[in-house]
Amino acid sequence: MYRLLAERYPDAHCELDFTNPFELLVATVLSAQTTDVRVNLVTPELFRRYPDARALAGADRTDVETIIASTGFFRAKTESLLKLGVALMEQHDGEVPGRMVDLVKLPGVGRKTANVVLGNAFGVPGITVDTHFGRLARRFGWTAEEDPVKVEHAVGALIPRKDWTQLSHVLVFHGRRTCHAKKAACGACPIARLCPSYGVGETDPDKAAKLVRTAPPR
DNA sequence: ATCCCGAGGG
DNA sequence: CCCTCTGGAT
Repeated sequence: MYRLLAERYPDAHCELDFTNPFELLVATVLSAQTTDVRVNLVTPELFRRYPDARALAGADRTDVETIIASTGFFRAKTESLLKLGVALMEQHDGEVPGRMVDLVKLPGVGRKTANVVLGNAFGVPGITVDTHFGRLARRFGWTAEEDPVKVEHAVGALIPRKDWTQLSHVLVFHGRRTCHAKKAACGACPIARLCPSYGVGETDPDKAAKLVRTAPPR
């Protein structure tokens, strides 16, 4: 299944173009519930003013809010970023840690954000159940929303470890271009013939989950 | 109207 | 499990 998806979206990649762990981490925190295009619009100014954890820890709240306003959730994100700067200084001497256990302890950083940083800044293969992944899982009758980590591991076992980071990008592209939240473009879907939801004619993942009872992947 | 590569809190 | 936080594109 992964091969079919990967062939369909050969240009899948991380659209947050940062190799610097600090910048990638901050940009990823900002990317929640927005498009990466919008994040890329505010990051130049943000990093000019706050190039590292130390600067971010001492940042002016209102300035940060103004800069990132267009990415949405700006108060919550600003709060996270200021705390993030402080936590990085206190816990890691201003450096971004390269391990999941450390990353998820940081304020505003969950498994999703941590995996983006691990995969694209540290070269550590990561696989995470994000909204696209969860949606895809529901279409197959899997229980992503009940136990995301279990599904994460189960699907991870199907994919060569070296491809995990790329897999997450492929899934995002698939979700954005084809497997939409409410009405999926099943006619253009490369894995439609494998999808139980397509079989029962349901393009809404939540309705599909009720109609479809498939064993989780192993 | 609906959605966006989410996280924290109740 | 639920809710909230937010703006912009389609």
